[in-house]
Parts: sequence; C-alpha cells; structure tokens
Amino acid sequence: MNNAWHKEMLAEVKAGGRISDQDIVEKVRRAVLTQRLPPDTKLPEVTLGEVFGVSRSVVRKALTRLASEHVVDQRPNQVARVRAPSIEETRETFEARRLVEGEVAAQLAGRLDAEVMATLETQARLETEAYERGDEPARIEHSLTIHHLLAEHSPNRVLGAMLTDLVLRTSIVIALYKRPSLASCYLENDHPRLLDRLGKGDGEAARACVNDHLHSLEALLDLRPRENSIDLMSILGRTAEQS
Amino acid sequence: MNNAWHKEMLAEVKAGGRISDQDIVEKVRRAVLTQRLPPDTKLPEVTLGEVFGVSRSVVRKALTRLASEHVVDQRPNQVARVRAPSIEETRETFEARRLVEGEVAAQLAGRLDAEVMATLETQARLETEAYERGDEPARIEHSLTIHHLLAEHSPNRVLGAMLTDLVLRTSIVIALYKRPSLASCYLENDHPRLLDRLGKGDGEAARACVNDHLHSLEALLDLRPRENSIDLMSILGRTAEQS
DNA sequence: TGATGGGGAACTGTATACAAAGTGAGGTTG
DNA sequence: CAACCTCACTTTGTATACAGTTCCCCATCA
Repeated sequence: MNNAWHKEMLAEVKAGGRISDQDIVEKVRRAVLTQRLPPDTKLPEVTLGEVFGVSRSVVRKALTRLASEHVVDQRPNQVARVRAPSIEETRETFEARRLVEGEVAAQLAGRLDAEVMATLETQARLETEAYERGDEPARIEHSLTIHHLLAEHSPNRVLGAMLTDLVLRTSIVIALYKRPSLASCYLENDHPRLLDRLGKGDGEAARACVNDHLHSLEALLDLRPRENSIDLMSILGRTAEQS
Repeated sequence: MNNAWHKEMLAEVKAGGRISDQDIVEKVRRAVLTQRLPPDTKLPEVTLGEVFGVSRSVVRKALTRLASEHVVDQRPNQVARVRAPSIEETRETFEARRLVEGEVAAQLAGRLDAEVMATLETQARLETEAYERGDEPARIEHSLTIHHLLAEHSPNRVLGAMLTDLVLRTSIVIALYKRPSLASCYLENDHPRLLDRLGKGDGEAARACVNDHLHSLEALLDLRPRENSIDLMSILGRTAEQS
C-alpha cells in the first residue's frame, strides 16, 4: 500500500460521509489511473477497510468488481494487487479498442445531436487549453471525457459498454508505459478532427480517424521488451551452461 | 426459484464434495443457458446457499461474478434475478459479436495448428450427428465448443475474452427468443464452411462467413416487439382518454 | 370496487469471529 | 555459504449475527 495515498484517502473519507463499495471502486480506479497506486501495489482487505472506514465485506465486494474491470489481480488466498498488464496485453488492448471504438465512431457519425456535439467540442477545447498551460491531469480528464461520451452515446449499448472498459484499460497502460521523456500524450488536432468528421456524418472517415489516433497513441509508448525476472533467469541459466 | 432445479442441484451437491463460488457460477450459468432457470427467476442468497450447502458469503461472491457476466441482475436491496435481455439488447449483442468474432476469425485464418483444426472438425461432425438424431442439448454443446475454441485460440487474448462473453450472451438470448416452432437453431454446413475457410487461410472469407452465420442465426429468432406491461399501460391510458 | 396504508415476513447490507492458507525472517544443516 | 526447514505472523475464506430495507398481504376507507 502507498502511505501518502492512505492519508489522502483518510482525510477525504473523514470529510465525506458514508462509503459504499462502488465509491471504493471509483476511488481505487482513479488512484490507479493517476498512478498514485502503481502496478503491483498490494491492497490488503483490512488495510483498505481501515482507510475507508468499512469492514472487509465491503472491501471484498469492491475488489471483486475491480478484478472484473481488470484493474486489480485477485488470486485465491493471496492479497489483491494492482494489475500490471504485460506489453503483449497492451498491444492487444489497443487493437481491440481500435476495432470497437472505430465501429462506435462509424455508427455515431451524423447521429449525434447538437447538444452532445457541443459538449464534445467544449471538452476538446478544454483539453487543448489544459495542454497549453501544462496541466496534464486536467488534460487527461478532458480527453477521457470525450471518449467516455462517445461510449455512452453509442447507439449500440453493448459495444458502448465494451468501449468504456477498453478506454479504462488503455488509460492504465498509457500511464504505465508512457515514455518518461514525454511530458504528455497529447496529439494535437486529433480530437477536433474526429469531431469534425463525426459532425459531417462520414462514418468511414471517422473510423479511420479513430484508428490513426489510437495507432499514434500506441506509438508514444515504450513497448520494447524489458528484462524481467523470467528473462534474467534464462540468461543466468545460459551463462551457467557456458561456463 | 425453480423447485425441480432445486432438487436436481441438491442431489448433485450431496454426491459431489466441496463447492466453491466458481462452481456455483458455472452451475447457474449452465442452468440459465439450458433454460432450467428461466428469465426473471428470483435467486435469493439464502436459498441458493441451502441448495449448494454453503453460506451467503460464497453465494454473494458467485452472484457478483454472474452479474459481471451479464447472467443475473443484481440491484441494491433486491433479490438477484436471472437477466432477461431486451429485444433491442439482443440485436446489439449479435451486432457486437459479428464485429468481434469476425475479427477473431480473420486473424485466426491459416494460423490454427493441425491439432486444434482436428478438434474443431470433430466438434462440427458431432454437432451434425447430434442434430440428425434430434439431440438438441448435445448439438448446442458441440456448437458452443466450436465458438469457445475460436475465442480461446484467438491470437489477441483481449478480443478472445470479449468473444467468450459475447458467445455466452448470445446463447442466452437464443434460448430466450427462439421461435417456438423451431426444434433447433442448427444451420447446416455453416460450421464446416467456416472451418474450411479458416483452414485455407482466407481471413476475409472467414470473416464474411462468421457474419453470414450470425445474421442467419439472428434471423431464426422472433425479435418482433411484444406487448409488455409498459405497452399495456400506455394502451389502457389511451383507451381511458378516448372514452 | 378500487385505492391506501399498516405491519410482518423475507431478504439484503454490514460487521465480526474463527478457520485455513500463505509469507517471510531466522536459525539449522549439508 | 547457500539451501532448506520451521514457526510465528499476516492475510484471506467462510460462517453467522444483527441491522436496515423492501415486498406483499390484508384490513380499512372513500
């Protein structure tokens, strides 16, 4: 567990009122997204319970939900941990999102009512402004809002729900694998261009736009294979053979 | 709850040994698929606990999982019920499955090793045989196995998991909306044709094949709007106005 | 007849106790 | 010195008790 995060949560909980399992899900999800809870962080039930002022029953339910959202790993008889998707899974998640969000965008083109379009454009503008003043958390917030709005207004609710899940998962891996040299994963004009094509009702153009956007985003990540414990083992093994 | 199902489960549980939450998930899922637990059936925690010989804790966990699989509806302070997807959702589920399974098939074409292909062909043959002798439960079993194998061997595990979910959901709605006049939802040659194209490595042909198959399947259902309680209300309301 | 409201049964929400499993530090042995 | 074993401690799994909510029958009243 992360101690700074503890105190923050404790303060927030004291100020607020009752806490339900869904509240815990949202707070943990957000903490993972913003990397206040880095991958592999242990999340013991009692500790979480103390932090939120509830018993293990509630925490357990929240952890089960978070596991079904692919945010935490819950294995029998072991403490739940913040999930760290592999590089392979990261690629696959992006590919799945391209497929689903592309289709949603294609279906949505020309069908969004003026009010939603206006909201989308506002969010796109706010994202640019946040980027220009260097406020990355706000920028991410507005970017996520755009994609969540698309998912929410998908004519196909099943695809919409799948997209919501995929947006969350890609956000997590972006935070995880972002090149350290990059201050932001902002892609200038990508969102405005997409909104333009959605407004003009060109479904296939919108689909292509989403595809490009997600390919560009994936390209901003550092997805080169890393030396991990397993690789280390095999290397040491080979060294031993050679000696 | 369904009384016949109760007794059946009770007998099975007595014969077997320990029961975990995952066992309950599987047994309930199967019972829903085979319509031994029809839509809207109430699933009280204590009753399920008695049936399986475990306490509410375990049942609750199982119900939460089933809810995340879209098999049951779990709302606060109300008994869990077997979900009854609407006609609208049924159409959307089929559409989503066409998108995902089409992509999986396209990626899988030409990449399946001989062993898996052999298993798939065996299942297709067994399905035909089951159909010819009128054994619908066995037919469904083999058909499901084919689609589960495709999901399982998807090179993209994320899409594979999504497909597993969608196969389950379409199976449930097929059981729900199957035209009563039809003894079976068997589509002659659809599966062998798909396997042929997968074997030949023609991705786009495989995708088209999956699309056709799922469109045909959807066409076998009776998805005309029904008079439900809400419609009844509006009709009665209008009658009252006219009088 | 039909609407309304009380009240008890049924059910879920939460906390807690105990059992079982895993984890890790530190000593022991080859 | 490293591998291994042990034992105490930590953490999860399951059952159960009690509190709070909802559901539904039925008596009451217009």
